Amino acid sequence: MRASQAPEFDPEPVSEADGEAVFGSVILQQGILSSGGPGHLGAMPVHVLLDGPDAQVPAHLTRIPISLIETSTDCTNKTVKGKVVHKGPLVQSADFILKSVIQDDDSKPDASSQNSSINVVLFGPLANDFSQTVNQGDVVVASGFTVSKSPTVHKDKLHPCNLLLSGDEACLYVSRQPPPPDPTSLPAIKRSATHSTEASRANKAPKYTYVPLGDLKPGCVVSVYGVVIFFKQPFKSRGTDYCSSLKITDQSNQKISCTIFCEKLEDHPKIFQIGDVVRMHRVKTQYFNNSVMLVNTFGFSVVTFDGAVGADVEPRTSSRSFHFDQEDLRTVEELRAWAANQALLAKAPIDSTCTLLRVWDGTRCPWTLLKVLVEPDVTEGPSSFSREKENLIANVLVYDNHVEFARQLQPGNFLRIYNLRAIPGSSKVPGLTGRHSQELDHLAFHLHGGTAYGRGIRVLPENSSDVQQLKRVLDAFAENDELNDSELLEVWCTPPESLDDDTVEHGTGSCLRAVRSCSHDIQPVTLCELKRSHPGRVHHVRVQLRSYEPCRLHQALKLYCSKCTSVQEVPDDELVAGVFSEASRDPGACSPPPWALSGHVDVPGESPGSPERSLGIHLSSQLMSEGKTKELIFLMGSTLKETCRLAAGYQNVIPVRSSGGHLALLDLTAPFLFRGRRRYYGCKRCSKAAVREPCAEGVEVIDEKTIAEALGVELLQFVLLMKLELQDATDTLEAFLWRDAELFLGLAAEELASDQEAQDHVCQTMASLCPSGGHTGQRPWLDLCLAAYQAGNDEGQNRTCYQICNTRLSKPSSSARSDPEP
DNA sequence: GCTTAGGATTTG
Repeated sequence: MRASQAPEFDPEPVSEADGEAVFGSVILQQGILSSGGPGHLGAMPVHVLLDGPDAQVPAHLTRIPISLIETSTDCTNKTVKGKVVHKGPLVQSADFILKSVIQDDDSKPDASSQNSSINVVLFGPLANDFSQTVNQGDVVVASGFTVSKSPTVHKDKLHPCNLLLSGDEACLYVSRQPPPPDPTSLPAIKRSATHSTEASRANKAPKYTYVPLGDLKPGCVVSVYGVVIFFKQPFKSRGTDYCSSLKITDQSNQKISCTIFCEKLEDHPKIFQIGDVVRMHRVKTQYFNNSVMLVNTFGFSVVTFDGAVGADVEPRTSSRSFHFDQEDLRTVEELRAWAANQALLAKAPIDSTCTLLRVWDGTRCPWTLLKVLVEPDVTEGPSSFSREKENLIANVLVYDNHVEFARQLQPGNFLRIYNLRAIPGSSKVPGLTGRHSQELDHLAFHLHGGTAYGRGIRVLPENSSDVQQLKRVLDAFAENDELNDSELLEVWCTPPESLDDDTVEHGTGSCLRAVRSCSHDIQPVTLCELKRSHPGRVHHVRVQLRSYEPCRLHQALKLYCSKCTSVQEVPDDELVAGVFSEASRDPGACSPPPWALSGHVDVPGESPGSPERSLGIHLSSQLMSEGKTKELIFLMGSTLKETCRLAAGYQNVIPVRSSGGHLALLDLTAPFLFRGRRRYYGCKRCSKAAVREPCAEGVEVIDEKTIAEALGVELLQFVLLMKLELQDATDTLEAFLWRDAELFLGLAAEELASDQEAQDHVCQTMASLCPSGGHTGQRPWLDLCLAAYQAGNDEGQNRTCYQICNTRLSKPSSSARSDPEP
């Protein structure tokens, strides 16, 4: 690559974003992204219209203005149109979620702005597509949505409803105004670097087409995916650039050589081992030696992934931003799965020169290792170790071109050495080697000069799965006291040089850590070991959170009966409102119990202009006589809304209905008691409910327990139930957060049921344990106590379950709190 | 200026 090419190109999009500029409309539907111009999408339908989204909307759909949307709105064959005024980040948990706000474009500025802007929540692939395709300012038309109450109406002062877009029915039509003419009058791809990435990307199609390696023709510029079957580390060419050689293959079984010229080492493919998956954008095909090969060309970018099935899909790239969607994920996973069945893929890491590297990989070599003696004062790092350690350390001699690379290494680096030669009995090594006959069979390691067969050394980043695994082995050794030195992996450099401060990448960590409060004095185990052990024990593990369910945290809230141990969902408002309206349907005469004083309370109409309503109430005569008029009312014939409103004025509101001429409680699907914002439920199975006067004698505060007892209601507890997918270097594991969920999250489930702040707190907590779109390295390591136990399923079979217990999340005491969230 | 490399060790 020529140095002078840079000014011609936007430095940012070189990493991504090609294709022709597309102005017009796209349609988003679950699982389908339709956009682009001819030749873009292969089998996908293409929908581009230049005259706005309305032209595409099927005629049988009718539009409702945003301000008229209500939870009761029948959404069948309806559309909502609005301009995107806010586009939230793509959140990935079990599924993708994206929140956006759209505003009625037609609304007058003086119209109630509160109701002309509405939150739109997108789920699944639609959220992903929206994230990539739609920009602030675009006008969208939504259909196939549902309406729900906005939980954030008090906070954001937007429309009291949300639009939810999920499932196959959900569809979004998008239109975008063509941008003003480019003042530089250059073609789009040559726009100047002063344009923001956002702007230039917005104008380009988001999709790439990848050519199967079997379909490559000479003389084209293409983008490809492939599995690495051979590679060389970048080496200095005779020209201006470093040169990488690699060979890739794919399901077509074509083996394609690639040559990459880049001046900067970081722009080369970051390949760690054969089997890695690479994706290259903008490589040109050439005919050489009777076959097609690939060379990078202008705008080249490459991203590399671990090739192991089931490994994280963590992109290795120097590109500051790059496109990666569900389809890419699928491609990587397909290549991994395919490659896993190909015998040609093997792992063969080796290394070393005439700098001596002393390394250990956590294993004990069956051969005696050659000792290489050097002067202590030329050694960087400890000059000697205990005899036990010395027997485990491999001495690696690296030669020629590798010396320069070895110079930059530091003790503590994790390396992979490629094409290392192991020879027994070598006596011709530099330094003061033993030449006694008993050392003839000692194993020596040489990394010879040159790059043949990919010979070279690579520093592995701290967050790579191989390093994580190796560290666990090293830690285990340290704990076993066999090697109780923290510097287990040593690298010497001879002669000593002042080293660059060039450390490997570290995970950014997080502001949360997990603290065990149990007294179990046990050594941590890996997940792999844990899975092999018998249930009925507790274990300590050190893990990261890979994912969690449910992604909509309110669904984690359940109702639990401690008597029959059943767990049920918290009924939603719609269901509860239905119970109320059902209960008020029979206004038949009803004789109040003898202890009750009956009366009426007037409540304002539901909507402005509608008449006041008079609701029947019953009060405990005993409480009345004590002057406790606001402590408790039995409320009759109210709607859910009215009940909630009255709960603000009375400490305890018990909704009742008339049943067979008597006062009865509502169906226990609905809360039997309202206390301020809190609602209490009873177990249908265990309650023997009847309207009775609570005994308030000697009772300081009439609370939910007093009332439940009086009414014969078995009070349900709010509980939290989540399923967390944990991972470490060895395995993944599903564990429940249940018994100690409140301890873990540091709040009461009951609080979570009624308090927006508590809900936000949990969302933030989960987001920092498992940042959306974050890489493994950004997730904190958690020290957990896990109980393994047997639980029967519906078929009567036992299976082993795991639960997080005795562990709470905590902010580290250190004030050095990094908060990298953008 | 638009190349460079184009896998393939025998060896301290």
